[in-house]
Amino acid sequence: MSRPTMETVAERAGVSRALVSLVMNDSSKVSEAKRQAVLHAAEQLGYRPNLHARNLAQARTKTLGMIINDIHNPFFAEVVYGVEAAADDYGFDVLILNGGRDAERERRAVETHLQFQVEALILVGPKLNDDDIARASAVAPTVVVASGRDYPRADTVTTDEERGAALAVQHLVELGHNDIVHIDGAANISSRSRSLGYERAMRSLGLEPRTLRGGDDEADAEAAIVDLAKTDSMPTAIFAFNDLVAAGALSTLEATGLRVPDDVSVVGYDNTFIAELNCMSLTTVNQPRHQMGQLAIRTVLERIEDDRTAPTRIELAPTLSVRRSTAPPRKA
Amino acid sequence: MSRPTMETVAERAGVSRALVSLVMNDSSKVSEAKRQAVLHAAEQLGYRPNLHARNLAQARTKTLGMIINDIHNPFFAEVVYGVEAAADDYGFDVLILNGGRDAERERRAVETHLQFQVEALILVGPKLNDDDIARASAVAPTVVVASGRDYPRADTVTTDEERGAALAVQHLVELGHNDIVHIDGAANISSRSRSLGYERAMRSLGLEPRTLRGGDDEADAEAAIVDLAKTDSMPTAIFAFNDLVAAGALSTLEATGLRVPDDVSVVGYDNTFIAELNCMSLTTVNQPRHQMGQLAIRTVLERIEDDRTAPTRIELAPTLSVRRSTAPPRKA
DNA sequence: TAATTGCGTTAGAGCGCTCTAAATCTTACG
DNA sequence: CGTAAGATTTAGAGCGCTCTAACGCAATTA
Repeated sequence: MSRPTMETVAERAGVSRALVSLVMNDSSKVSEAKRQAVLHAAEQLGYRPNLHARNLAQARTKTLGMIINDIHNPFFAEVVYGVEAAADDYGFDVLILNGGRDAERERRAVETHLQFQVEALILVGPKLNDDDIARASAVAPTVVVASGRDYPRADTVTTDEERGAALAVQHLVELGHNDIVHIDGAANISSRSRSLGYERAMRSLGLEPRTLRGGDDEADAEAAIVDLAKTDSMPTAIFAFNDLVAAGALSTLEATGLRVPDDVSVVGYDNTFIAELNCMSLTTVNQPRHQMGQLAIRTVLERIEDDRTAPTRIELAPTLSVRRSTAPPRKA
Repeated sequence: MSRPTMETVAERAGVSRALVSLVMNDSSKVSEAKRQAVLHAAEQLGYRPNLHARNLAQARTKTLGMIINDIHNPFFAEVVYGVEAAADDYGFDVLILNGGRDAERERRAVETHLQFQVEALILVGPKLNDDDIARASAVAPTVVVASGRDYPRADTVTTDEERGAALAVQHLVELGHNDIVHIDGAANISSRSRSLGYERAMRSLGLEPRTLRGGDDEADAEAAIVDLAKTDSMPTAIFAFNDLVAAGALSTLEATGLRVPDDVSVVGYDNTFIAELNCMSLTTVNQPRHQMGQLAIRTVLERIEDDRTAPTRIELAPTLSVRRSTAPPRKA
């Protein structure tokens, strides 16, 4: 009653197990007659190759392990689509594990992937620290997507996040703002580079940066906004770590009785679909997510072929999508 | 230079391969001394068990295969969190494959999962048709999450979607609406039950249902709204297939110059985080996603234990989350 | 002291597949 | 008709692990 194996199929088709294997792998050196016989037998029996057996027998698994920071953030979803499209092209399976915004979970996910003998790791916006990533990349080719950092052995596909942040600042300053607060990404891997970009851009324009602690999503903006309101130090513009934080900021601002963009302008980061929603209409920094996913696959597959080259860093250009959440500051 | 195996570890620790296996599986009948020796050797070598070999040797894989309709829809993300939490408790790994809103992709995903010898399938809002699901559930225990349908062999964890739709209609009618249009989910698996609930509720209240074709997300609402505007048949309220469609409707309505809820009330379905955003503040039907995910795991694990019982159908109660996107219709 | 018990350990088969090398069958040609 | 070349097919080892049965050994018992 257990599942049929190649042996069963071979018997039924009156051939050897090896021949069945050849048929299953589309070998060209099988006679049409036997091929049909085997396929027919397999069909009848509902045969399905056992990937574990295959992976064990071959050296390779043709499988990639992807870990995404948080399946709940639409930014990552679109990277996934890019990754999957490219992996399909090359005949690789992609196993997805959800990091759940928790470094410990991600560490376990890396372990699981490695035990599954994935040929490479794709870490999308990881929470892992540099040591974790160094350790992982020592075992399997690793590409980190959407991270402002550099790693000794891992490839990176990212946008220039400092520049992305600078674009946001520049836009706000051009509109006439000079009191711009940044709500950062806390322990997020991209937090550092975006904050840095913000701070440098501010200083280079002769403005004093003010960075508040934020986090990953809507819920993490509230405290910062409430604090600004309470201390009566509300700026004329806010640059948030990402679109979710920006959305949270928007919500809290409105709940506080402030209007966007009339009282406060808000800029996000990532250009996820929520930024496009008419009611948000959020000005935000765009990253080409789909392309990033595709490039990640291409990069990592090249490394599978040849691991001797130095780590690549692919840095795409961020762009600014201007919408209605930003406007000139109200004249005082 | 290839990865160390149990053999390598055994040699290094001066024991047999079988003993290493026992240690790796936390067997109680290993002396402390040898256990330490083995663990130490494993550590030094950077040994990592090969899951394929293990899965091949054992009867089981302790792995579950989940397929989600669309990784881009936040509704599914939260089901995933519930699934993962419960699977963790039982020591199962969950492999996620993204359906990408495409039945063909899902079919391939089912195949991949089965080849990986997953012990059960968890289909979240599948695009698969009844035949596909029948075929899958004949091979592995299958639970379908968030589907208005029933299946001959698959378990189901869902909410009463007809009732959910009825709640929406009832709420609108109580506000005084009687011209309520439904934008449906097109080929979506839950589309039928929600439409049915809407239509029955309308009729039972003596109102004429009007259903327009929608789809999965923001982009799919536009055509319907534009059409309503063009034919000058704009209703006073719209009940959308899900929150994304509702968000799209909201955007298009506003772009058309109509205000929500002043001119048109809008109700969504799923109560995803975007419904909560202050600027959307979408009245919507809530499904307990996290709990649904957990129950799905529990159900399917029970079936793995004992496959003889009839399919279960767990139906949770939907509730209505009333927000600011609904209001009494403007007096004509 | 010999026999019994039980713990800790190990040999060895086997999971389902691929792959190499060798076996078998055709076909073509001298 | 014999034989070499080429086309198909197959035997058998091996991938890394688990599991059963059996083994060695010390402690216990008679």
